[in-house]
Amino acid sequence: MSVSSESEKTRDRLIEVAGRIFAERGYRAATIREICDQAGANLAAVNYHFRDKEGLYSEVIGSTIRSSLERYPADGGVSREASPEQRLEGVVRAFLQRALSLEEPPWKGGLMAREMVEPSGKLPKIIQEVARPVHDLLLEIIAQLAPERSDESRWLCAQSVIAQCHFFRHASNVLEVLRPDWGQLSVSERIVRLTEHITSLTLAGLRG
Amino acid sequence: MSVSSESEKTRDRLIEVAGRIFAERGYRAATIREICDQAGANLAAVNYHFRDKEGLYSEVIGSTIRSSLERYPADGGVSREASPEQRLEGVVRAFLQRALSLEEPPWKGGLMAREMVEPSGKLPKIIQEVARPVHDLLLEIIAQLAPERSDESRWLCAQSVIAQCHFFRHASNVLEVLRPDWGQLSVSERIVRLTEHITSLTLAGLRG
DNA sequence: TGACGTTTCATACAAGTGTTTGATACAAGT
DNA sequence: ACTTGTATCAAACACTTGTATGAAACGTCA
Repeated sequence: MSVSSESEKTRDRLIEVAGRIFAERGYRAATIREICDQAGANLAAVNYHFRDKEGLYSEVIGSTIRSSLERYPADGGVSREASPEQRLEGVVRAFLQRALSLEEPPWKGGLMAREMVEPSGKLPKIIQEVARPVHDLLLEIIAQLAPERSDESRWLCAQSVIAQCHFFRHASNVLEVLRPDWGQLSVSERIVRLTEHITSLTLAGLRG
Repeated sequence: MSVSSESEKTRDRLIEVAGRIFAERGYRAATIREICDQAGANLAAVNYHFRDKEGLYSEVIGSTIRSSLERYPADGGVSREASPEQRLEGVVRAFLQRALSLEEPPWKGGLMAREMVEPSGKLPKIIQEVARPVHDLLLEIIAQLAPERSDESRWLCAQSVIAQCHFFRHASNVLEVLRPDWGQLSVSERIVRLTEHITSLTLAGLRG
């Protein structure tokens, strides 16, 4: 069992490769044969380590959730004592980093985007552990910025922020066709510009 | 050949059923067996009428595009002479109607959302015929509302509008979990509230 | 009516799928 | 030395998939 250092390597390799392929092809179109091939593992490895294909998928979702907010915390590293403007910028930047960054394997955002279009039963878990913290934090900040708004209005504003962050990632295919020069920008440059754009537009909108 | 009234019925039924199933399951996961079953047609009908599965898919995309902007024109029925504020509201309402309305078969928005996450080669066609008109119209209106902004800034603002319209449809699964009372609202009621929210937030943001 | 083109049908087939099985290798513990 | 638990492997299984085929049914027109 202490040999598991060796065994965990193939297990981890499977999770990593599977994440990428699930994100690229979708759950159903992804084949465990391709996953095992690319992971340098035998076809039966998935069955041995994860019981079946869905067990592997669950592990992929789980590990993605676990490492996601851990690397880019919801508040973007901005403390609760900072101004609400700075806190908003922190949330937006962290969201964009999670969604767009290439340091993270780029497929993680794709996995989540796919889950929203094509839920697979794991959606409540994702919401509980990923969306909820960001959602609540954003509501808190907006309540500071626009206390005069109704509860529903504040909630809609929070969704508008998330909508913009989300859109600029999962519609990047379309955006690059509509505006070719946007495709030339580096990822980090996009994050800078989008953070600035979304925060300033939202702040102005909230005050209007 | 004039008998084709009967044959076109099964052809049309196939397109309609296929659209719904492609939207629900995705191209690969959708099976022509299920499509033919629900359309009350024989298994070989797809092969006969559309050559193969991809031919059917192309026809579905094509017919969706053709009827989409035709029923809900990009400008929402607001004339070019109206105020930019009214025109913006028209665009937003039309977009939300296309995306959320149940009079239209509800799967059409899902088809498009899926194409963005999982392009299938038909994406350029969709952009050319659907996204481009909305995109250009929105840019024109925003140029009226905020002429002092840079070209890139106006473009980003246009995307922010589209992002919000799009998000409230394709993330409705998530939204209903985060805010259960939102799920109780009727579709037309949602459209009213979202139109008001998005236009006012955007107008305030543009002026800030 | 009878020939013809069009459409529908049951059936078959090859390819690809997830899963299972039994054998094998290896290390650790007794 | 023997057993035990873990991990990997090749092979096979049962099933679904898209596609192809040939016969039958249908309506149209001479």
